[in-house]
Amino acid sequence: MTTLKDISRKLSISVTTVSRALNGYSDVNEETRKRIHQAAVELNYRPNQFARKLVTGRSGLAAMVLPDDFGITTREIWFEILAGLSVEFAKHDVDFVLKVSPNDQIVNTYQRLIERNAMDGFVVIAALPKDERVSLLARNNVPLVLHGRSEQIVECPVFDINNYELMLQSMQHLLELGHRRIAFIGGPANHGFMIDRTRAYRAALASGGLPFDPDYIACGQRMTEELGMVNSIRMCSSGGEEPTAFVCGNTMIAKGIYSAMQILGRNIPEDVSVVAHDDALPEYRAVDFRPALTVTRAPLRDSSRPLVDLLVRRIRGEPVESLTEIQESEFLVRSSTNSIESKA
Amino acid sequence: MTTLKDISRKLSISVTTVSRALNGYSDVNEETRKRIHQAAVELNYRPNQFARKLVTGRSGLAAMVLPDDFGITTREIWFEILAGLSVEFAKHDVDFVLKVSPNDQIVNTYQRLIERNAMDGFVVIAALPKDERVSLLARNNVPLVLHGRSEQIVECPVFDINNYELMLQSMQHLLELGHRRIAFIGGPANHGFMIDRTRAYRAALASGGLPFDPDYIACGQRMTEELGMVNSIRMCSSGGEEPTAFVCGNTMIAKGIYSAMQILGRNIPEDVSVVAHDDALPEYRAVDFRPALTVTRAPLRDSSRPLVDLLVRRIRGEPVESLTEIQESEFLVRSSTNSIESKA
DNA sequence: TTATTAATCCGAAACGTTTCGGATCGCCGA
DNA sequence: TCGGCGATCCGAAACGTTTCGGATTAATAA
Repeated sequence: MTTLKDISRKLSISVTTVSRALNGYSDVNEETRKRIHQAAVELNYRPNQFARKLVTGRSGLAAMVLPDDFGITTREIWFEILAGLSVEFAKHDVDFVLKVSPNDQIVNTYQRLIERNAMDGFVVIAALPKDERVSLLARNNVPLVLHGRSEQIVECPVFDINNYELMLQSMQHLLELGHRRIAFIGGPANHGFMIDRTRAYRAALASGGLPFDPDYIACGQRMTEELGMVNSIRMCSSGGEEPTAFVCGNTMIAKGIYSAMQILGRNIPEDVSVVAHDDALPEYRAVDFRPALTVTRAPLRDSSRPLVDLLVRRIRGEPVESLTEIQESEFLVRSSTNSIESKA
Repeated sequence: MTTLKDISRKLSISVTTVSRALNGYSDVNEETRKRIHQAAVELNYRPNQFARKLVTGRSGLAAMVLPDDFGITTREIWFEILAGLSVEFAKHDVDFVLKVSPNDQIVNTYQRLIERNAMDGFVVIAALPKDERVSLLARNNVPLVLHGRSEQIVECPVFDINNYELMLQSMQHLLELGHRRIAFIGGPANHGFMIDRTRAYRAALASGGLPFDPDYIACGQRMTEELGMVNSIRMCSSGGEEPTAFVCGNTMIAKGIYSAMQILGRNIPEDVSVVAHDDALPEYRAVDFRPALTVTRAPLRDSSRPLVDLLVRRIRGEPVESLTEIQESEFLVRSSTNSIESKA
């Protein structure tokens, strides 16, 4: 463990100057700065994070707390997010700590972490419209970055994909193909992204002069194959008019629908069209679907960088107004959508 | 942020005594200890981890670094491990930091972390026989706990399941059922657990008077359905004598074999018996297999507690000799194994 | 010549703990 | 009476940084 004092001693320069040199202050001679840097690498100097934290208040630690029941999504997806955050934070020299907490203890866990005052900031995923986690953190003035927009007017950086737009695109596409009975199998009704998508779904229906039929929309706490499977089967065998197209919250749901259609003897895209939103998970590649899946695409992996960038900038003190980033998604037409006329 | 000094001031007691009272030293009067404790909760005192670290050298941080290509296993499993570790560490008031690193940079990542000296300890999973990570950490005298035994003689706590025993049990079972051509589809050949199991596999064959046939053993870097599928198909359609039983490294491999046998028109257990080792992942429940899968069972989830216990005790300074824990697995006979005679 | 300024440097305090080495006091046994 | 002991308490130093408020020197301006 070599310290500033060691460098100071070796070079007969004060600790103050060594510190200021290493931190890039302007009031140190270029010459001596070089000597100091050299000595630092020779002695393999690493600043003691804890001593630094003690005086600056920064810890170099950021955390995410997630529910032990995996909330809305699956293990794979959580891991994908975690891995991305970890490598991005590392680029900024901050360590990423993972907290897993019983679902009903999430807020308590935040509370304890805030009291301990050991984290520089938090990333919170899957914003609810009124999110207790967010208001707790904001109230205590601890930096956070939010994935998904929250209704609350709150001073925090936000990253999101354009859920309203992407749903509009999918619907537009289907409407142009002549579909009139379009079902939407989405995610948890109380989440921000789902609210946005549902709004867009209804807006698109209205713009096409179509009625909103509550039987054609399905929500579910977990966006899994199962959700897609059971709901599409229900919709297609209720005795009423069957949907001719499905919009899916993600590709897993789409996979479930594919299985369901096979069971029911329907063909994609001849009998029903399917379009989904694609988080670009390696396990569920939309291009590998048979037929290849038409999607709006916004890789989950691409969200890590902006998320930690925003948080780090917030921690550095940048004004929050400048810290919003909305990512547009691509629209990729493939073989799972077809004109309704071609059926006849 | 209330500090020791605040309590000290409020009670007119020295900071020293407050500190010693809160840390349970014996040289403080029971009466004053009570007053101090009460004041601490009134003022909502939380010790500053960083100040403490500065003087004690403990940080309350433990880390795990894992490869970004997921190494031998899948996202779900990593997440399962991570989640377990996080909650167990939390019980000891230590924060769990996750580092994801490119596969070829793992050792560098450890190196940097060691230099920074910010972690109290590490948990390293999937020991190799000669494990560079382990020797690096041990050489620098930083505490670690190892999952899986390593050949190196190294001073570190170890947790493992009894890989040799469980393979022996599976083989014994199949031998007693009369099987003579038993295949083993396992995991990465260079890993400790695979070496143990292979040894047991060969020992069991020998004890049954059977020859070792290299065509009947399959290794693979990733223990997935695919591995089970392609290898069992290969073994059953090579033209030679087909195996009558399979031992699988995990239940995913077994699932692959189930699919393969269906494709090939073989029935389980009438034509082939299947037994697997079961990590008890919620997604691959052995009881839900059709037919239900015979397994040796050692839930991955159960490994978190012993792992962090061992590490925490090592950090506290307990002698390593006492820090080894081997978990025995259950053997659960279900419907996927059958006597060879009943075939005829 | 003298006051001003810019460029460099540094001493000392501060951050919030823990811990070392006593200090104080009352009591007991000799 | 006195030395010693146990029970309590405390002052001060230390951990490794950062930072405030100058100090020193040489060059520049007046």
